[in-house]
Amino acid sequence: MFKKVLLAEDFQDTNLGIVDTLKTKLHIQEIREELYCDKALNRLKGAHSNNSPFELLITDLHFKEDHVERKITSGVELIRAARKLQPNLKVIVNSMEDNPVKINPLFKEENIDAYVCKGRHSLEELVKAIQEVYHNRTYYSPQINLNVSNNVFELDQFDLDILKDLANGLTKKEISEKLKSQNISPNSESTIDKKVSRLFDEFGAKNTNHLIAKLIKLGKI
Amino acid sequence: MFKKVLLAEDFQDTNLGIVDTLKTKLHIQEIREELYCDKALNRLKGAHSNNSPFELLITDLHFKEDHVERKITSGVELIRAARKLQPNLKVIVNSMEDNPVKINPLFKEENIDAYVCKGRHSLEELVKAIQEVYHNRTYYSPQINLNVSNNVFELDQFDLDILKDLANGLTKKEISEKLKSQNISPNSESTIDKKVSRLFDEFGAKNTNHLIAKLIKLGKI
DNA sequence: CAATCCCTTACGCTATTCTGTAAAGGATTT
DNA sequence: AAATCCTTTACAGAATAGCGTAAGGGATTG
Repeated sequence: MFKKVLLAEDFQDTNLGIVDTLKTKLHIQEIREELYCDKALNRLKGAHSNNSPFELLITDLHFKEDHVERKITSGVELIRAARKLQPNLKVIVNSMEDNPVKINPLFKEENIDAYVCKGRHSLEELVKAIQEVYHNRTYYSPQINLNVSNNVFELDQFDLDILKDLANGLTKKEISEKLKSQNISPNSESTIDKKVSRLFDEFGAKNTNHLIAKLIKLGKI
Repeated sequence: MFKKVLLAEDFQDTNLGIVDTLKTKLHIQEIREELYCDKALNRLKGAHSNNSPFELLITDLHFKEDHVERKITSGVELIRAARKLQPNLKVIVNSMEDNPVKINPLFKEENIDAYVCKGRHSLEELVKAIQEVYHNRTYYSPQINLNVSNNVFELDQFDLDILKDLANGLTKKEISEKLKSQNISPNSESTIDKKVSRLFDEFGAKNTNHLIAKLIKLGKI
């Protein structure tokens, strides 16, 4: 089993429960906890330069703001910095995020080893995840699949650009003019109208406000 | 000190940390934990009819959905049902919500005794909150005020309701009609216009799309 | 008591959105 | 070559958004 584990998590009470469980159920010898990303990274660096590196990082995704100044503010940034320092470091993300649209990129882009969704069984799941990761397998909280949105529809780059512009407050006329100035075709206001109207149908939106709200919540834009 | 405490919280790991702390630091004899609101209420009822009622309820606000069918789905509903059964029950809310607009009504409408915001010091705060409540005083997490100052402008419930309706695709006319049917005032289309226009200025938005996108990304709606 | 401020509401005007129809051109099929 | 499909585009009309002005009422101030 892992001998040296780092836990980055800003909820003090959660922290305590996890540390206790890992010690009693998995007999992990050394578990360090840090409440801030910056401090977690410093601890990784220190251990690395002392030739006694951590083997596993368990981190949350969202860290609350505070009076303390911070350079790194999210779990993803912490993972990137940690992997830059120590590419073979195993990483488990433990967060309350249950949107697969947000979680799947963690496996694809950040190559995390496991995702545990905080909830009623997260301690048992975390134990299982650590065991799986220790044997070089991945783990994914089962209840996430239940919440999967059944949207198979994929937005292409043209759709995405239009939607982002709309979310940034541009009118369709302005978007049309922007595309023309960039020599991107198609670019007519009419076509933009048609594209967006089709997205209304695809995502069941009543109007642009509704569409943008849905897509931002889905993490698509 | 309290002798019998009920903890309603759907995050298993949080639960463990809290129970451990309350036992060791406050020497509370009996602490029951429940992962579902319904079960928590049942336990309150059972203890009440056995003439050994709970003295304190510590509850979260949001409970995740599950395969289990539930009647009560939020902390507020649990508090109301609990107070109906046992009006003198002390209540502490322990949640990650840090928006004063959401928290203040808990004191005003639900007469809760303390609010502890989950975070880096929530365990110490919870201990302090319990001690205060035991002496018939109220407690309010100090960092909540700090988080307010970041955002000079605060959205009141009326603004929030309008924004959520807009994000759900309702037109201003429809929102006006909805408010009228609910006998909520003000309710004219003109006032809704004015409210939203003021939010454009406050948040530097060009139009409704822009405003909604910004506020969703800020986690306000 | 009058003056003032703030909030709500009505109204009017222009810009934009949303929804159709239709025409033109390219690509594919028959 | 003809028919068909798809995309782009223009245009038109009704609904909605966005913004200014103005009037009325309640609360506060001088």
